[in-house]
Amino acid sequence: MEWTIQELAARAGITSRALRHYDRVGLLPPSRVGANGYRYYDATAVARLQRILLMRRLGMGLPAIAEVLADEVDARDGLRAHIAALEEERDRIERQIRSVRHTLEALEAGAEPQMDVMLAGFNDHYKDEVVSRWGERAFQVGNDWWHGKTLDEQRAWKRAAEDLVAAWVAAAKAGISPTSEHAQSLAARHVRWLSQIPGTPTAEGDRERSIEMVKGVGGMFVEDPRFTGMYEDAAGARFVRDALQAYARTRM
Amino acid sequence: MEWTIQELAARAGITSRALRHYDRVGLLPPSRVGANGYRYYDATAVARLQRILLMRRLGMGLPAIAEVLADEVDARDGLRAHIAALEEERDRIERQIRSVRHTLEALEAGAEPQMDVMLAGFNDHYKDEVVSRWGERAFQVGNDWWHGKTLDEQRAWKRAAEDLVAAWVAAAKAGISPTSEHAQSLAARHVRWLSQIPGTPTAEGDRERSIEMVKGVGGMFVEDPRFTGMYEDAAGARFVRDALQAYARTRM
DNA sequence: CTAGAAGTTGACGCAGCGTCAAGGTCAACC
DNA sequence: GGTTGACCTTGACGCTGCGTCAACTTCTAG
Repeated sequence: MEWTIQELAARAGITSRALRHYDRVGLLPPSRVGANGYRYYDATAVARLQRILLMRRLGMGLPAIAEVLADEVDARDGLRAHIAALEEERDRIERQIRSVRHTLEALEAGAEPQMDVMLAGFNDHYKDEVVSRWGERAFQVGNDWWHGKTLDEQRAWKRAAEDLVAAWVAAAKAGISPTSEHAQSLAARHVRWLSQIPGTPTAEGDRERSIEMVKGVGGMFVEDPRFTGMYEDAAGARFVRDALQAYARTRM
Repeated sequence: MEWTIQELAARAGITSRALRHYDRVGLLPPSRVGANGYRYYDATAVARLQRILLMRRLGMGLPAIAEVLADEVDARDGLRAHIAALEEERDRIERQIRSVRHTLEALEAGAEPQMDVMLAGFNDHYKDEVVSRWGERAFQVGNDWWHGKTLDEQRAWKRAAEDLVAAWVAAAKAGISPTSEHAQSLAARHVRWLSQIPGTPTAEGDRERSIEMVKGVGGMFVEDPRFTGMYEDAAGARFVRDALQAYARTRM
């Protein structure tokens, strides 16, 4: 008994295209190919197709199925590995959902996307700094810390940041020197603010690298337009940078 | 202030290839393109990229992001839709996991893949018969019924089926006539067995179509090699078919 | 001036087929 | 024996979001 490609496809509830695909990838070659090029499938092929479709319905990929059918792996091991992969995927999605919910709640609580610019910069640009200089782990720690905060805590943190920014702006407008006592106290406050973040050198008591970080973060304000804008103008940003770098040089 | 593609890429933590991709799909065109073809990005582009990356990290697709940025949808609506999609995906995977676990348990309980041939045939081949003759709904009902059973119930059902097969084989070997009383009582038993499945005409008391079904199922045994093999040889399968069809003609 | 870094535009690859397109075969009917 | 219509074949593009060469031009620093 033999079936044409369409007959088998109809029987199996798939399309002939899929069968040709299985042929092409070597998963299910037809048992016979006519002189006209027609594919014919016999009972062996039907049985094999059944096993293929069983695993396909379970969501396994074609290469994984091929491995099982080649007896390189036991079917049970294949399924167990598949379950593990599925569970990991489910957990990943679960985390995604929580993350999106978090963001959505923040938005609905009135946080405009642009308001996040500071922390966005913190997460993006700062990430580059942190990652390239102190490694991915440091950033992970800081990132987890941030996402572990409640919305209220995040808002409080943001408030503190905004207050700090406002103080910087006022100082810059007042025309004082970046090395003046007031500017330096602001710098100290800025460093304390930064040091709250775990994973940073300051938080870990690494003095050498703390100095480096503060200098780097200072430079960030001038180079990055989002920060430049935040401090009113380029002059404001330069003021912050100079104050921070002076602080790092002389008082850390 | 302006950045080249690499500078922006480094800053954003992505590759220049991704930025070119965003350009190509119209998601983030560079703010300026030099006479040399170089792409340059300004602060506006940076801000847009930040929003893009924020949504990307949340797992949204590029078209969905484009919609939000085009202000065709509110960001909150976009996120809510995204959550819904994620939840659906998670539930789908959850069902997959249960399904695979079920299969795995069946395998570990000693059911060899090949031992499932009968029910596999029942699920596949029979599906064609059922679906093409009585519609997809009927098959769904039967399928749900099967997957709703516990492993023990499935084993019990399988045992009953195997006993029935064994009885058929013995009868066929004994050389009796398909219309003999014994063969007909087996046919009756076979029909009762089939009628346990909801969604089939027999279960629903549809006499006309029950007769048709029993005839069809009978033919199935001869045409399908998996069943032919199950009844020892082609002669055995023909015996079953003839007995069933005679039963359908004369006693239903 | 030259090397090297960085820019550009293709184009393939991945997963698993769906979906034309263009053309050969086969079974059946007139 | 010719026509029709159903079914077969091999290509090839499309989808998602870029990674990864490849081949070539342009900028930058010594």
